[in-house]
Amino acid sequence: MISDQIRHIIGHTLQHLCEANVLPMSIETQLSAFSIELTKNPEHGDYATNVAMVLSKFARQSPKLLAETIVQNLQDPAKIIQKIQVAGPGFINLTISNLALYQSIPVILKAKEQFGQHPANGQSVLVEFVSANPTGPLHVGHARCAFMGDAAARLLKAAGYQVTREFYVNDVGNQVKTLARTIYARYQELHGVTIQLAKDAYPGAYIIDIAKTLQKEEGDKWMHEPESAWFPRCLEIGMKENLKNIQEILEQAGITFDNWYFEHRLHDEKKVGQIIEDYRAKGMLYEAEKAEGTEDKVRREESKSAQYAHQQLGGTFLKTAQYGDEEDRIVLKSNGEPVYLLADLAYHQEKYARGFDLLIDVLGADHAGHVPRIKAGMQALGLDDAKLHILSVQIVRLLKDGKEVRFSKRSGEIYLLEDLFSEIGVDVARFIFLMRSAHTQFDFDLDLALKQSNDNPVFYVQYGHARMATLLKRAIEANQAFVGVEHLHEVDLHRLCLPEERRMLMKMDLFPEVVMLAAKNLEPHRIIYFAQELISEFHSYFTKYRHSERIISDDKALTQSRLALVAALKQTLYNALTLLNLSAPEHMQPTGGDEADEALEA
RNA sequence: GCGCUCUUAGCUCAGUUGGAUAGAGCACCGGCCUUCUAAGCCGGGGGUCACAAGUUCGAAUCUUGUAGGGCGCACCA
Repeated sequence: MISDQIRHIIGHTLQHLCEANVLPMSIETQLSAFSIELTKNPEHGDYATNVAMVLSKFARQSPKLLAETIVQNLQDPAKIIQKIQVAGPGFINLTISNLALYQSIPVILKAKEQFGQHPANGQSVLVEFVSANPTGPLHVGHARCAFMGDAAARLLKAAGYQVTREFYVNDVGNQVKTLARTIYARYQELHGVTIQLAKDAYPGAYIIDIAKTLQKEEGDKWMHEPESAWFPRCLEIGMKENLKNIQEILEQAGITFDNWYFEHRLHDEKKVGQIIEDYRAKGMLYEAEKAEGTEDKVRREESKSAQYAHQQLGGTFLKTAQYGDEEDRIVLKSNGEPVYLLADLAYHQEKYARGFDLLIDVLGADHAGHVPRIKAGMQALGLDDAKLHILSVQIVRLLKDGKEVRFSKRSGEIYLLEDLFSEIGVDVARFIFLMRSAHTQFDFDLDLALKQSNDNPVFYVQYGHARMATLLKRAIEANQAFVGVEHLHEVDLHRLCLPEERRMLMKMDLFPEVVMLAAKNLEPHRIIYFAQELISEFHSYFTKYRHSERIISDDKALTQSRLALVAALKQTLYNALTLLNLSAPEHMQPTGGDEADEALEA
């Protein structure tokens, strides 16, 4: 990459200056502190570095003077840099030689879909995401975490990690008990019994479908049995049907998992009992009425802790407050029953035990409050909580007809993920959720999404890809087919000298770095912005020169060099789109505005 | 009340980890198709980067405080 080469040149120059005692030796420790970036203003050359400003303190020289010193002693034997000058408060502006510029084309065309993929780094990572309760179908509230987790997994893989994707199934506890009982109530209803759904039952119609399946498979077998008999069967079928449904929708969206980890395993395999022993051995537990040191804690009267105070009967507490949690947490009720948190701690202990170098939980912001206690729980085990990274995804507010739609299971007013996909398409949905960073909370205006589904930013990028595909086809028709990477040495890339061509070459070259940055920060939107910027430059270039400097012209050598550029651009764009699991079509139907509207109405 | 998080153009959001004149899409106005896809391009208006101090060569970015929005604060999961 060009910016790496520049960094090396600057580094060698600094080293040279240190050895010549022009600069103090300590400067070597600061080599990675400066930035090299593409300039925004063409008057500033191709690249700019702030090295002189960052290091001026250490060099005990003014930024300008240091910059001059670096420029005059530049160590560039390979002649990468064509022009270099000091500007502004101490920037060093660089114009690079064409020689360096054209390297990226063969690199990209040889690497093909590997361009942007980094070599294996020997590190493994577990990405846990979605992990929706298996008590009902996925709704739009799950969409962002699903896409974000999938994208995070893909980015990390591209960055060189060995990635395992996991869905944690909460198949233990009150929610699944409620599920089983609701199914049974609906089952009775199918057999003519007039029922009154329990207050906490799930009202959704999908439960009726599950009951019908049970009826179809086993008739009235369970009608006159006690709860102890039908309960396991209702739980089993509810779990199976809901998970099947969840899995189907996710697969429709191109999201798959390597593991489905069931919470009941933690209980069956005594992991929950074991973690209690571990904590006890470390002296992290105590028996009490309530958490120590919480007496003077001020809480609002209407807070839930006040509401549920009568259910708080004391038990065994874990000293999480020692590790930054706001108070100690109960892990065993007074009757010895484990609370949810304990299973979750055992689950995370289990993740550590599996030996991953990095653990990522993709959580909705409504669960962010659990992070401190999980981290504290891991530290209490002596585990390194820095390995555990929580990607907190902000809640999406769904708007329809200008009003907020609540989509909880309880309201019965569910807007299902599968409905979203059938209305706007998976690509559009994925793009909308991934184009914003995870920490921005945003309103998803359904009407706007529907209206814009034919005029969506995802099409802008895809159209660019299709346009380049067409160009390569047109070249074949014109008997000037691109010779391809095997014969690239026959192509005179030096014919690419329009400023826009230089710019695109430099931009493409940045892709691997963008991927790394996106992976490191778990920010898929960086890829989207990169793709948009790259294709924007191409659309602009294409239109500007459509009458003067055509890509396919009578000048066969020039045509080949431009086709090489187009092929490399297309490959880069393809890699960017597929990295996020977006489709990169070879062809898109051209439609005018009116025709598009008609097509929508039809 | 406490914790986390956010506040950038009319709207939705970027801003390369502290850099040069703060950007894009949508919306609005005006232009560009006899020739490689007009799902495109070019131009225009639109900003106290919530507010106030501080840190320094330099702040939308870091620190503190204030205001406002979101989420959370049960032995539910």
